[in-house]
Amino acid sequence: MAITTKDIAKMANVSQSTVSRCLNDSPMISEKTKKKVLKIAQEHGFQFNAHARSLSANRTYTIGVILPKSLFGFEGEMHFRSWQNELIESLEQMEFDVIVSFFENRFTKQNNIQRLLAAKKVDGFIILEPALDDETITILEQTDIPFIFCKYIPPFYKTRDVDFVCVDQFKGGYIAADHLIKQGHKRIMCISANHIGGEFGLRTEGFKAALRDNNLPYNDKMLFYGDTTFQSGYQVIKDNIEALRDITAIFAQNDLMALGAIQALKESGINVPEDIAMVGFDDIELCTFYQPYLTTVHQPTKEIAALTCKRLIEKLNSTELTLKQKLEISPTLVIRESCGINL
Amino acid sequence: MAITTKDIAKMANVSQSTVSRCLNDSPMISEKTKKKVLKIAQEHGFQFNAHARSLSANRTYTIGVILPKSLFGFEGEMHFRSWQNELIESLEQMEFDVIVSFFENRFTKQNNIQRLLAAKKVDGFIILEPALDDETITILEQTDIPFIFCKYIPPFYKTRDVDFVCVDQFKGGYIAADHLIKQGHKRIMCISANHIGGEFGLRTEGFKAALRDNNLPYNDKMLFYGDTTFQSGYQVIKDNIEALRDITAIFAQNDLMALGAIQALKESGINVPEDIAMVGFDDIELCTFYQPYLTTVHQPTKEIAALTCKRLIEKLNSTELTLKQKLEISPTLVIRESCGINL
DNA sequence: AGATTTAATGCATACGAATGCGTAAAATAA
DNA sequence: TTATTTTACGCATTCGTATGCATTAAATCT
Repeated sequence: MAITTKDIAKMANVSQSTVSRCLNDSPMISEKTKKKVLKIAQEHGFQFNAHARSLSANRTYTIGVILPKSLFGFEGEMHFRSWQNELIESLEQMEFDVIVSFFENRFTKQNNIQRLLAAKKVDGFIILEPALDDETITILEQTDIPFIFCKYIPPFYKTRDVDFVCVDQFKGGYIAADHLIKQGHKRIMCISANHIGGEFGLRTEGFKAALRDNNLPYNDKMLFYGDTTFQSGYQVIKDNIEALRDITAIFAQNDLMALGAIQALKESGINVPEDIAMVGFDDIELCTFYQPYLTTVHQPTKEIAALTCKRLIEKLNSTELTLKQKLEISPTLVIRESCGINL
Repeated sequence: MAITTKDIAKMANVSQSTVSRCLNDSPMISEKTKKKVLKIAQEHGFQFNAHARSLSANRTYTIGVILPKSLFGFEGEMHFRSWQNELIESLEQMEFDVIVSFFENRFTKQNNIQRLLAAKKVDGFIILEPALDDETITILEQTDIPFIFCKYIPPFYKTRDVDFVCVDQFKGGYIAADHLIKQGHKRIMCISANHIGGEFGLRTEGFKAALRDNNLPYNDKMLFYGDTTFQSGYQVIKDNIEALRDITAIFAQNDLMALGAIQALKESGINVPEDIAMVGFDDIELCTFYQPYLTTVHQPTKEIAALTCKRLIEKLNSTELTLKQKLEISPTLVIRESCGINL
């Protein structure tokens, strides 16, 4: 059996409550006793029994991370682990554990958020799932458990008021387009995606804004849609090869579609960057495998994860942090070969 | 406040113990009471307080999954999520939650396995981390908490006796080589990797065995080493271009190295499969992006994950399952283009 | 019917830590 | 020195569930 506060109390000749207070660094304990108790605890490798603690203090020191059931293409899969890693690391640094779970149990059809909530297994939620439904949000809001969206912009972000931190997608679209424009491109194709989250729409908005700010015209004929996969990027080009006549550059709203598009162009004898410039979005590792190495928009995963955790824990500790907050981090452009070499 | 067994007891006019027994489906309760209590519980959306339950019953219904600190190249990252998903799904099906954690806290330098163990936060461990040290294994063995290795073969698998389930790496190497041999190839290059886990060594053994069984000679000059990355596969070819004279086929022990190798070959004017046949290992999605589509060895992730969980829960439930078990699942060959088309 | 076994339920306590409240000891003030 | 405040600790209870044991009610046997 593991050692308990009661055991330590006996050894230190104090009461169990005193031990508890020492270990929690209560100010009402003398330095002498504190030192004595802490020493004994250390020597015996004492660890709190998490459940006794949670039961009594109503805090679990664990955070629920809600994962997407399915990811949206290869790109999601590839980034997924770094997102998760950063979240875990940030939370572990703050001495929290993380329970990962899908939004619902595929077998029992139970809502895992509700279940974890009712069972009191977590102190709060980080939601990496863009497809969360309105009802679950409502449930979360009705309890006072803190939760925050990370990375994915919830589809209802315009109408609902929730905490979230993500990259500034608008700005990402803007800097991608701006880079192309600054290189002299005037007729740019944009490959977006219909998607549950709001990010692709925002990238498109950023793209449009950059055109506008540079006095370039925009019309919907410049806008094409894939489904985020390599194949869809490939297919968009194949299906619209004649539309390419007027175009000197392409902004593909994720790297996979960009790479698929490059491949399709290559098969049609069109070279990147010589004939057409290309910029992607995400900065996946694959960008550095096949030439031309892709110029793309990089998302600062680590910072976003850290900020998400920081904010969540803040909400956890101060009961009166009810104001919602939208935190957007600026992405950066990483310039490689696919727009030509000129700095 | 959430509803408790005591509340239900009051409503049903029975004692709290009776409620507890009903909800746990104890055989010593009459059907009538059971039905009555269950109905009330259902109507009020009762959920056990996990901590009270764990404290009292000494069971947490949560499993710790130990993740690798770093993954080994892109390939690991790509597969990672499907492994994790399958594990979570399997465990949720059995009504277990999962706490994910690294082997050690990067900041406090605490051993997370020991910590979770001492805090009683988990009932058992699934270890996806190949780099676990001997000391931690010893600690785990000394407690009676069940644990099992999944996917990665621990480096000490030859000397230590632990439960694990993974793909039959030997067989994977064997079927890859056998496929090439059956197509008439006699001089085959093998690109392996020096790696912390045991899998690459086993793939090499399988490769050798296939040669032997087909009365083909083997010598160490056929064996080359990358580090599992695309770049390393590329580099192996670049550095040994003259060795290719004698060769008609290559077995690269993972897809990334295979694709890197194909790229390097292409740059030297050597085409796959026309000039050289290639077979990889892993079946990552990237295999279907660029031609030639890679023939490769597929690992049955879902089955392995499911078996891992099943076995762990079995160990959890029967205290006398002390015999260690090594469970190896056969991989399958998925034939695409990189070995030529002939069936 | 009376005795005995069996089934169904309640009582009381344990699990381990947190915490409000009371109190003794120490420090300060009068 | 005595009165008063402050500091440091202990006592007792609580959190919600599980479970051994006692008890009552029902069923079976003689």
